[in-house]
This record gives sequence, C-alpha cells and structure tokens, in this order.
Amino acid sequence: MVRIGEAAQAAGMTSKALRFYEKFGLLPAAERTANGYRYYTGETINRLDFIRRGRAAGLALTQIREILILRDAGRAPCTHVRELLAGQLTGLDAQIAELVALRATVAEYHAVAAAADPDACDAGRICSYL
Amino acid sequence: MVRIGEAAQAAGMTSKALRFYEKFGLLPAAERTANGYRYYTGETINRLDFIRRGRAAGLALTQIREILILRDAGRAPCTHVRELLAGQLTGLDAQIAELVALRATVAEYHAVAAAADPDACDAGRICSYL
DNA sequence: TCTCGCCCTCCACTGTAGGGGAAAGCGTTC
DNA sequence: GAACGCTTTCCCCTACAGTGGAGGGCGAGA
Repeated sequence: MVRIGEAAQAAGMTSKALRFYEKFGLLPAAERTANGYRYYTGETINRLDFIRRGRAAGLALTQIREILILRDAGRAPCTHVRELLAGQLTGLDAQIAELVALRATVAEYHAVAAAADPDACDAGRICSYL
Repeated sequence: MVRIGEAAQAAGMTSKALRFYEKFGLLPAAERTANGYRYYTGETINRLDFIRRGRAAGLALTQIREILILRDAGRAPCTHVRELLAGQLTGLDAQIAELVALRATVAEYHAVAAAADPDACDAGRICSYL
C-alpha cells in the first residue's frame, strides 16, 4: 500500500518510469485511492524488481513485457526466457565483434596520426589520417 | 558537374543523405543549374568520400563537421583529428568493456537457464532465471 | 501529348526509455 | 489560510542519422 514515489524509490526508479511502464503494459493499471492516487502492493514491487533485473540483463522493455504476459497468462515463461537470453548472447557477440573491428580500424588510424609529423600535413586533402 | 543522384551513387550514399549533409553543414550550399537542380564538382565528391571515411571510423557527423570547419578555415585539422581518434578509442574501449561485462552476466543467466529442469519452475516468481 | 525518371521543398517519422514542465488537485503543517 | 510536498494528466522533447511520402516541376523519348 505504498504510493508511487515510495514504490519507485524502492525499485530504484522514478515515478515517471512507473507511469510509463503502466502505459507501456509492463504493469497492470494501478489501484487508486479515493483521491485518485496510485497505490502499489508487494506484488507490483516484485514486478518492478523483475523489470529492473531484466533491464540489467540488457533486455528491452518489449522483451520483458513478453515474459510478463506469459506469466500473467499462467504459463511458465522459462523456455521463452531461455530463448531470449540465447538471442541476447548472439546479439551481444555480434555487437562486440563489430566494436572490436571498429576499434582496430580506429587504432590503426590513430597510430598513423600519432607517428606523423604535424607539419607534413597535405593541404590538398582534408585530412591525411582519414 | 554531376547531379545529386550521380554524386550520391559515386559516394555510396543517397540523394536524401546529401541534402541532409548540406543542411547539417557538412557541405556548402550546392551550386544550382538554371532549373534549380543541385550540381556537384570533384571537390564536393572528395568531401563526400572524406565524410564516408569518417563515418566508417565511427565519427559522429558533428565531429566530422568540426574537422571540415577547421580545414575550410585554412587550418590543418591534424591535431584535432588525432584528439578525436584518441577519444574515439577511449569511448570504444569503454563501450566494449561494458558489453563484455553484460555478456558475462547474460551468459551466466543463460547457463543456469539451460541447465535447469523446465518443470522445476517456481510459479511464485515471475521467472527463476532472472 | 503522355509518360517516365529525376529533381525540388517541406513535414513527419523512425526506435529507445523515459525526462521536462505546465496546470491543477490533495493532505499536512505552521 | 498559506506554504509545501506529493500526486494527477497532458503534451512535447531528447539523441542519431537520416528515411518516407506528399505535392509539384523539369527534361527527354515515343
């Protein structure tokens, strides 16, 4: 029975984020007190913790939503989560490989630039290092 | 003296991108034929090639613009480029480290999920793997 | 003359995960 | 009764590098 600010703080989020999650479909429409304020129970707090862990694992909100929808439908999301994690690994590996390759390219340019004589700059080109 | 489409194709870009670069300040306002069509000379084509190389090195358009502004002002951008490349390397290393750490986290979750008995799913939690 | 392919400008939109701030209401306290 | 702090809804804005499409014009070939 906590208000939005307390719930947010407990989960290390902002009130804005909680309202956004509700609209996005990660949280059910919150219960309201007589004055219209949202209030949350332990169940929602658990949900917020789950969302935070999912985010920490690099899952997108849409993917977290898929998991929650499965669980809300009474079906164990285990298999789906396993697939998501596997896809996450593949994607991360691809991203890392891309960045490592880019880093090699940039490192090469930088090595050339660092070794070059600053006065030997070819005025006919925009920059000889690139 | 080529039209925008040909210039774009020569540089492996789209006409849309060239207009965008012009508005963004990477290209000077293009010369126009009597009917209002843009036309480009070898100088601009070189500039486009430079932009493409900069992009391939992971530089942002604002950074490429800085280099071009220096060169257009008659000053050799070498030192600035060297600094940009150094910053680029630092940023890439940070990004890679972050992704590698995330990958380790996800790999651990995935290993647990892959080893778990699908029927041993705790219905009281949203997902035991996360 | 009709159509086809380019070209022009201008506006909106893409994806991600919210953030900023306005205008207004509620409850507590001084 | 006035000030505070928290809440509500609503709408716009952010970065990035363009892309998509509407509506209209230019020039060449059949």
